[in-house]
Amino acid sequence: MESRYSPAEIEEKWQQVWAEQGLHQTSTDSSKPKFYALSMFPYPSGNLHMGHVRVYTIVDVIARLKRMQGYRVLNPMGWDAFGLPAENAAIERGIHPAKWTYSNIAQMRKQLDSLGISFDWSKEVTTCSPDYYKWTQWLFLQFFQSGLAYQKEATVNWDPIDQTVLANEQVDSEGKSWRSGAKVERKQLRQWFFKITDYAEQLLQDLEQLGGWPEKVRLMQANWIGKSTGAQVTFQTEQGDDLVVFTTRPDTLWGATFMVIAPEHPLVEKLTVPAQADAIKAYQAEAEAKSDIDRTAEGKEKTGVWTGSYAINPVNGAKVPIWIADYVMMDYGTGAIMAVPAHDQRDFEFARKFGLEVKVVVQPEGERLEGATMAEAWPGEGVMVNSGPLDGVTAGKGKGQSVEAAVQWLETNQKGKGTANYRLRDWLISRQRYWGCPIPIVHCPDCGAVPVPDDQLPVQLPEDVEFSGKGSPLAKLESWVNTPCPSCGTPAKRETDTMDTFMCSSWYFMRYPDAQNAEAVFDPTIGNSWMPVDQYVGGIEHAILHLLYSRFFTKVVRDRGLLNCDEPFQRLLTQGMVQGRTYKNPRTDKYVIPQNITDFANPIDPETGEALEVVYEKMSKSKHNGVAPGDVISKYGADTARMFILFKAPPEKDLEWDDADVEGQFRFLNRVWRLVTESGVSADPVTLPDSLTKEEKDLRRSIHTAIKEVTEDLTDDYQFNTAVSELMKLSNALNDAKCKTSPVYAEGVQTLLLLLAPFAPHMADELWASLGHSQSIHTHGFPIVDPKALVADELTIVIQILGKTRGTITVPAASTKEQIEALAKNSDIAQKHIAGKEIKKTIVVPGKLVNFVVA
RNA sequence: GGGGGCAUGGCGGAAUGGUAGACGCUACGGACUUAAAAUCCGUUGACCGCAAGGUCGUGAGGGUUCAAGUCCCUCUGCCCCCA
Repeated sequence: MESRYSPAEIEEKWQQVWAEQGLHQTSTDSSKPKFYALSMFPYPSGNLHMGHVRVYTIVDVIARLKRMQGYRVLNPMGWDAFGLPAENAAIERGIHPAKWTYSNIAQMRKQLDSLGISFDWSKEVTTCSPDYYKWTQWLFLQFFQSGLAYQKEATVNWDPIDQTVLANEQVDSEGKSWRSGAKVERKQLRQWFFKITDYAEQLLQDLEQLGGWPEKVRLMQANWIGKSTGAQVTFQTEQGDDLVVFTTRPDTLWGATFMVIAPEHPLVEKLTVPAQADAIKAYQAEAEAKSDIDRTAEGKEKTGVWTGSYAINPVNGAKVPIWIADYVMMDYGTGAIMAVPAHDQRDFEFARKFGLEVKVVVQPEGERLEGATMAEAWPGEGVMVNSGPLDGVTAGKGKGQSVEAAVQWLETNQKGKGTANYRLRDWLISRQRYWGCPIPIVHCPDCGAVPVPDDQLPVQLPEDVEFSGKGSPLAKLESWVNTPCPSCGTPAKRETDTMDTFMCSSWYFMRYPDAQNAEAVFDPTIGNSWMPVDQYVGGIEHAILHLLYSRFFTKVVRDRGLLNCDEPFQRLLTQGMVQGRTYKNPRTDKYVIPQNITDFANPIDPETGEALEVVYEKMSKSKHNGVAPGDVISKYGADTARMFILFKAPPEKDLEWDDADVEGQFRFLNRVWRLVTESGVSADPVTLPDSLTKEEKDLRRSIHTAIKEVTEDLTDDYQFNTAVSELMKLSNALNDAKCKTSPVYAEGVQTLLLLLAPFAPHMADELWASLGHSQSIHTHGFPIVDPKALVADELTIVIQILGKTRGTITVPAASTKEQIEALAKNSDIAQKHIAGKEIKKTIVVPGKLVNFVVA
């Protein structure tokens, strides 16, 4: 055995051994409990970055631990492989998206293997592969058959130069396209939607089941779903149409003095009187050009136009004018509101601007509000007035208060009903792009939208397309678009939209357990034996969309009878960012390349001579603060990189990359290397003598404390940083041990390696083999605490006087409370401080402390 | 504006209401070396003291408690989400 630790020599060797022995293949032994470990699969950009290294390392430690603890573990990996970058590569460099994507995947798989991550590659899924997207299409059709996939006209961001729809995040703050720079237009297009709103209530309710999720993420989802309770009330227009409004404050109905409907509301035309027609048309055009944010931002100057028509307030028969205004959105609620200017600030501003009536229906205590003179709306508490049956009721949403009373009154008098409204909207899944999963629908002039039959799936992406960057390449390929109707055979046209890539990633975790099934999306028996995922790990940026869509998919799949779990992810860990050290000129805000800095203790801008600021920010090229995983691995090895990442910060917090700390971990692993190679310990089973010396007992306590702490840190919630520090403590204790020839020392060395195995898998296996073991350490059981070893003969008791610590005494572990109190009282420390004083009270916490309260 | 979170040495971070600062980094001192690197040993919250020891100390202020980084209230600053 060489005496020097050289990771380059051992890591690749062990990676090969593990692969040859199939150590990471998912066990099919159903007598073992299952554990499904899942990391969010990456987009195959071609380059692994530190953020990836962090997630996969975290999941790998968990997976390796669970295997050692006797679980059958599924730890799969795949690729979220559809998406725009591949199409851009095609446009810019003439490489076909498939070729570009697959070569990136090959490269990244190599990088992952070099980290020693224990993925079962036989479960690999690639969303752009026809074997996979066949089932994405099949699932789409399941949704379609359930009535959950439908088409409707929607306002989209349209890039007139590139002839494509843009996502909101692809439009900059000035309303220009990120690619072409063209001013984005708002356009009505027929688009595919998923009816996620049908599941809004369940998605909200079931958040309560997710005790293993960060509270923060559950809250973000709840806010996103945005349930508000109130009532639906029907107003009748002069023209005789019903105008339904949703309000969270039905109690203020008696104060509604006008109505506002969205400019896109279907009744606008009918309600508009000839004299107002021009003004209404102009206003509609103006509103259409504005973004949602511009329209609804608070504090914006209110705009609107009167239609010239009136409606009747159903509660009191009052005639109220109907306006259109852009602060009312067509796709929230019913696209129409009743305006109660006295008690809603936006309505108030609107009323004041256009001289509309303000009628007070809630009088706050000790004040007398007058509609004509109040300076702002009163949204607060008070007593109902001018409200017919509600007069005198306390205003509020509580039991027996005005909102409840109003709903009751509305329902009794059949003027409306209590209901809930959600902020969540249906999911627009259409994308006018090539590199995505084709929507398996044929549009027939006679039959309408016809699903492609299951036996004709997948609808394959044609390969011979042209990438000009303008319009959808699919729509231009006549030979592909034209196809007979699957139902009646007449000439028809394929749907040319592809699916949002979030579709592909909303079910990949259901595919992994049965990844190679060619006959079905997955075998329900296999699916049910692995789902739900026991531990999911990924970035907080997916806290809302990806996780919500995946939950939605799981519920629909359940309702189709394919799976019997309500929630896909039992526990969720959102890991923090990996940040790099940046050198920034605080005056110019420019980032300086580290190579240009001569003195890192006092960094100076080489151009201006000004002192630079040192801050940690997300790694990026423009900030010159990136660290390439490959560089770290070749310099220190994967084990050091893993140890550093786990130790430097708790998993959910941001991590500051620091080379000095990486060195520190490398030093630690070197110490372990020396400790074990010089220990003289063999693979022979340890037999402990009947009685141990004090040194042996102390060492054994350190060993089993380490087992206890590491196990706890990896079980309750994941605290890899403190787990690593426990490994260091054990290593230090072994180093300092006086009894290096004792069997206890051998137990310690073996335990250290076993505890280290999930963290630094290569080194642990190498050293394990060096002791003489013939089986990989990863096939060995994880150490189990011997509770007897934790018991000390003596305990350290803290002596406090008036709550202030004055020192400690050592007492026999078997001492009773009374004995401890007596020993404490007679101790020099206590005597010194209580001499001549009266002890008013003594608090004894067994095993911990004695506190004397003196006068 | 609403909701949530965070604040501990020079730095990253530890602390079931019970010895604050574990573990590591940095810095300093020492050993080894012709010298350096590596390695090993020691010190490293502030202040007073030769020492024993003492005083202060977890963003600020108040409270509960024998005892508060931890629980409660008010405030300040930073971060995130939704507007």
